[in-house]
Amino acid sequence: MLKIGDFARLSQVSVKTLRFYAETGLLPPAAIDRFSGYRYYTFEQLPRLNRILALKDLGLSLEQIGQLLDEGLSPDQLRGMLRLKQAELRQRLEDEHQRLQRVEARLRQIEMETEAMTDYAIITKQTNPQWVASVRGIIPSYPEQGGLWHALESDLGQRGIQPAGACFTIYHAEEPEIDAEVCEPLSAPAAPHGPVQVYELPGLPLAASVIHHGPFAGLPQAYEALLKWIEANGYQVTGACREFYLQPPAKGGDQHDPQTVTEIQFPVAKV
Amino acid sequence: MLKIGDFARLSQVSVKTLRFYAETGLLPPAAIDRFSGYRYYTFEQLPRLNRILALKDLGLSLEQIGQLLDEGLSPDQLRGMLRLKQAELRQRLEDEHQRLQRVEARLRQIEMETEAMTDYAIITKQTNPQWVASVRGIIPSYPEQGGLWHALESDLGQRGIQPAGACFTIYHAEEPEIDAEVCEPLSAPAAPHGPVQVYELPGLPLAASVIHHGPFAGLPQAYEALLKWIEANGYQVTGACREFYLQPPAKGGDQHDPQTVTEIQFPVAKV
DNA sequence: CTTGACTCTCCCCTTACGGGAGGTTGTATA
DNA sequence: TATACAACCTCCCGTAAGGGGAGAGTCAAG
Repeated sequence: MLKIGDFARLSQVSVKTLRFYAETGLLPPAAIDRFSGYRYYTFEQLPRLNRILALKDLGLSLEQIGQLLDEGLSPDQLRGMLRLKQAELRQRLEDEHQRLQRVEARLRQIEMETEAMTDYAIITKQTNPQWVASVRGIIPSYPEQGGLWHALESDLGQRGIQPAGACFTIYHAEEPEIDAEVCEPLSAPAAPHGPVQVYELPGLPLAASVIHHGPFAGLPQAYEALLKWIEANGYQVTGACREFYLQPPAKGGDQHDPQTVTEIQFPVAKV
Repeated sequence: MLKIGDFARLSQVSVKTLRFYAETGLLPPAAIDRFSGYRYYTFEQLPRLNRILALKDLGLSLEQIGQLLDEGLSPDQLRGMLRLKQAELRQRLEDEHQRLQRVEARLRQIEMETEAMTDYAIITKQTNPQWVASVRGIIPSYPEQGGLWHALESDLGQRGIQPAGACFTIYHAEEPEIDAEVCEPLSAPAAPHGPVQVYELPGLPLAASVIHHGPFAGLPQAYEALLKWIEANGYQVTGACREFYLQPPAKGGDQHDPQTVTEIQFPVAKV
């Protein structure tokens, strides 16, 4: 009979761990002194402990190990668990690999950094489909969307339809002409009417997004940072850009409101 | 001013998480209603939250992120943290890769399993150097170590030296003859005496180990399983095998005591 | 005024133990 | 045989990043 400390030295497992395994029933001591509470182990328990350590080393949880050991360690069940673990490990390897690539992309960006880009917080996200009312047309320059917005807003206003979130513009093309579609999200479908289309805009499975805080005049820098980030991180733009007016400029047409908040989203995919 | 639910929807972060970030000071709400306790957020807080998400995505802890964001996000400090993270991720990738290989080795073993090996619990461990008294010699067969043991024990007995653990044998060679060294661990150095050597036996940086439970007659199967395991897991034997008599057979020379417990260690290295 | 959707705080839960307080037991030595 | 001290016990708290839920208060619309 070995005391817990002896068994710990022998097996190179900490006393704390042995007590923990005793408590959870994973490795009950061979005997417990009824009066002192001392745990006593035997050499015969070493194989079980080693089995535990071996399975733990394969990445199984203590709960799984307990099941395996107590339910007869059927090779089938073990094989099942290991296959599962294998798939999980492959996934984890892939994830960690991508994470490492992101870290390295970021490091490269820091190295060749000139001035900006640190100020932008770029993330990828997924977006959900949503119903929108929109008006699409060719505009001569980016700031000159007023006509499209007026057509959309006045129609919705006349019909008493409330927008269900921040409005936005989709830029379908920039050359040779700017093909823009101004949108208002809706909480439910409505009927199209004149130039106003209504449809369910598909979500983006993966989008690179940046928040721009300040007047619209600063947007080009945000676009530049975002596109650089997309390239540096090994993504590719796969569709039309969306520009969300989360906090539009104050009324009165003031394009210089410093409180303006805009989000740019590019649908992307891994190259 | 956005309520927490609105902000959560906007940023695609759970309300729980936002509350947690508020509590830890990572992202304090722009305002908190003094009476209701309601948290209110603004669009201007989105960039900070996105920065948090971006850094979290690189694998930094919330504590590190908090430091970075509050201490000015100096590029130098960020670079340092990222380099650290890079090294850590590489290490983790390596570890996970090896773990995956262990899982796959185990799966292969299960597939081509005939009968045994499931019963053996094989692990790798590290062993510490220790002082030993030993007698080395050529023996005609494995069980015939009695002479060596007698020489060692009687000498130690005469000198009143107590062993400090389980005795063991080192097999330096098996062919053309069995070159065996029987050892008793000591708690302190002693003087050599006649055929008895005393020295500090080096530890093994990496050893594959198996516990055999039963009479010595079953040892060959344990050896076979261990050597198969070593090969299947991509290790190579790099030195002399050690056989520890953790629970020797009962006195009286009974070689068939079923309570016997023996550990076999092979020093190994990754191929 | 009511209803239902939101929000609040507070508490427990997750993994696999580690650290430490405070008290008991076992053993080796004087 | 007395005593010192190592070893052992139980109990409690902590980890990272929130998730789940109870019970109570708040807000907006009809």
